[in-house]
Amino acid sequence: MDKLSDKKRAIFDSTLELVRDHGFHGTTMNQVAKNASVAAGTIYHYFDSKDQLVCELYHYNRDLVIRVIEEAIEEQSSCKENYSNIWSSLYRFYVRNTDTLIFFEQFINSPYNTNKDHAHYQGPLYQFFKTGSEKGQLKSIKPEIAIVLTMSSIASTAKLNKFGKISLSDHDLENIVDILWDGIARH
Amino acid sequence: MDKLSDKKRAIFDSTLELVRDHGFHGTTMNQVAKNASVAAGTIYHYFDSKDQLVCELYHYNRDLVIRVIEEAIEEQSSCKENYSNIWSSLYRFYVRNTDTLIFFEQFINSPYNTNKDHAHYQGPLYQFFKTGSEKGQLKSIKPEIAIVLTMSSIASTAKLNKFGKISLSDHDLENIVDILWDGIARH
Amino acid sequence: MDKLSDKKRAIFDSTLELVRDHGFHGTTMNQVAKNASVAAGTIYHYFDSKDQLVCELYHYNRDLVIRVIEEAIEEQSSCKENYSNIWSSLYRFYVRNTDTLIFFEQFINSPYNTNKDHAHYQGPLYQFFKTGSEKGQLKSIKPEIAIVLTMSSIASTAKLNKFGKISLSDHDLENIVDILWDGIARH
Amino acid sequence: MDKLSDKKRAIFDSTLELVRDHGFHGTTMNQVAKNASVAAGTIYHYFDSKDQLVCELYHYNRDLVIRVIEEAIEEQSSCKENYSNIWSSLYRFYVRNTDTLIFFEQFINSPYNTNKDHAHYQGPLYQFFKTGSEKGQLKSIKPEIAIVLTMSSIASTAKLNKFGKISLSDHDLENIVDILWDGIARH
DNA sequence: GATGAATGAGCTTTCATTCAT
DNA sequence: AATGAATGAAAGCTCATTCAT
Repeated sequence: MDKLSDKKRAIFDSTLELVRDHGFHGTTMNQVAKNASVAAGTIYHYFDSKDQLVCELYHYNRDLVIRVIEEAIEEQSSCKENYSNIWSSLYRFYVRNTDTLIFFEQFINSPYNTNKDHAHYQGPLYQFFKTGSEKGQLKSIKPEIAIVLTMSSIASTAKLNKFGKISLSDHDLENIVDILWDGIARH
Repeated sequence: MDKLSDKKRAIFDSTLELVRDHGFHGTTMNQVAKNASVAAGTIYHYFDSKDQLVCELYHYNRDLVIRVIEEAIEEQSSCKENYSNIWSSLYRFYVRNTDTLIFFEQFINSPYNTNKDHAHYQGPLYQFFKTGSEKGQLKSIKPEIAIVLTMSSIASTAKLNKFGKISLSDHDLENIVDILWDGIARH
Repeated sequence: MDKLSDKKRAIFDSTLELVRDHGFHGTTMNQVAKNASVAAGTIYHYFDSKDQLVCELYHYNRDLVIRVIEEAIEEQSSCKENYSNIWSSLYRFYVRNTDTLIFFEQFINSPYNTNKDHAHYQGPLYQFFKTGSEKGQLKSIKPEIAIVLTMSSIASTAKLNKFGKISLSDHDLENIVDILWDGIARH
Repeated sequence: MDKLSDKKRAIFDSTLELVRDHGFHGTTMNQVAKNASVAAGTIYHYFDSKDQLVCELYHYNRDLVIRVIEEAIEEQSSCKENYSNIWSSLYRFYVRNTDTLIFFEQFINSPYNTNKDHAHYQGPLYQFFKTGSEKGQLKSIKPEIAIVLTMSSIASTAKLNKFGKISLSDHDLENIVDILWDGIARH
């Protein structure tokens, strides 16, 4: 993961915030600049275009998510503990960084995402499910399916918690993880 | 459900297609007009603005989805049969109408969706889970959670099938429904 | 030669005037629009870009010049009469349309003129010199050289008349034509 | 003629090259800087502005041309020999320094050239034609006309040689000089 | 109702110029 | 003297919307 210069970080933060509130289209470069306390032209020292800024921002955040997953997995823990840990780490990350989540979902379904990069960013997850499956601890479902079910449940639960009228207790969350684990794990 | 005039339907179809390919931002009113074989001004006889067109298009498709769910539920069927039927009906609908799915996901995470309408459109689903829970056939999880897990699994599986490198067999799909049902149902 | 729509003509006239006074760079699309009494966007209904506007304007004026030359040549006139007539017709055209002349010289030496189109536009001139040479009325110099000497003398004399401190009498002009004719013609 | 500092010369060379390839408009100060291997700010130690850089570059090259003319004239040579020598010296200079020629033609017809400096830079030429006329060796045409015909023939022939499809032999060039000399000289 | 040329506010982007280092 | 990141006014261009036909 690259170290970001102060200016680049300010531009990233500014963009994420504005895209969350106004969408890609509704976010102008002047707004990004003002919100980042730089001149409009300065953005173009760091990024070739608005499109490139958005794409780099995506990759930067995608890498953050991958790191969250990597740090949630521990060699000595059991499979179930790891799964539970991945789920809740990422859930907490998304609840804390809802703007990242909203940005992701906008990006993934937008024409920016030319090569339909939604299955790629789960590198460590893929390993986790594949290994678990080979060790006989998981049902023999395709890792892609396990990934997709896990990731979409995390995202939609985080959004439910943030924007839904109801609030989710720790018990609710454990429930969800159990539902998924029961479904995925070999009994 | 309203009957659509020919022109309105043409504009809807045109918009859906273009938004799928180019996103909200990349879709101009002139493109919509040309693609629908009408004049630019004509669109404004049917819709007040681009925003209204997009919102009406959302509501129209949301109603289609609700109808799909309603038609999947049958009084005389078992709870599990109904769940399975809802899941696969909607899955098939999304696979057949991927542009609708992409449009949904873009809309839901966009500033168009001012009142964060993502839990609303599942009216009949809510009833289904509430009733099932009251009848003791489902675990006592909040219906909102069940809804969200179900809907997000359908959407992400449909996208996996459409854009992922792997293809999903009927067996895979049954597997997924079983995973969810096992998690949701009281044993 | 195409018939120009009123709007296109207004935009052409406006551009020619502004480029004469401020150069390509110094002429903004907003100026062109205002000067032509149209909205900025309107220009883009008729031309794809500023570059295309400039190129079309060049071709339009080049065609005008070719027509001037064509109309100056008469079957029944002598070679010398025709030459004299070409020279003075074009000279008068450039004196009357100095903005066209300035525009030409700017265009020809600019990167707009990608294929170095300065020898092409003299179609009828080329025929004139080639025929004259074959009929033995002209010295056996390459037609390209005759063209270049003729055209550059016209342009520089028109500019001398317009911008120089001195004024040119009819006698001066006849003198110049004679100089050239004596040089070109077989004695 | 000023001695140029190394930096100034590098900036001049860089500018001439870039203007030849991209025009005034297409040449940015950052390009000039990079191409001259100096920092953008450095240019502003030597020139007040882009305009001033361009104008100084013009004057520098104009002086070069004047020197070429001065060196072509020799007291003891005949009038015709001197004329022929001026023509071919300048012709060779322009063929060798086409970027200077292109720069000139762009400059002269641009708004940079505020006082329409195209008759000025021929100081020694003016003397040459005036003297020749007074000595009775030239026809009594205005020196300005002789200048303009001579200069424009040189420039357009050099461009014909450089960009035209045809190549000019020494014989062709002598032909051209003869044409002009015959026209100008008293017989 | 239907048209599509015209509008002009506002967008992304450029680039001559500055100034702290 | 020399640097080059930063500036911000202004450029070219877009596009939702209007309106005379």
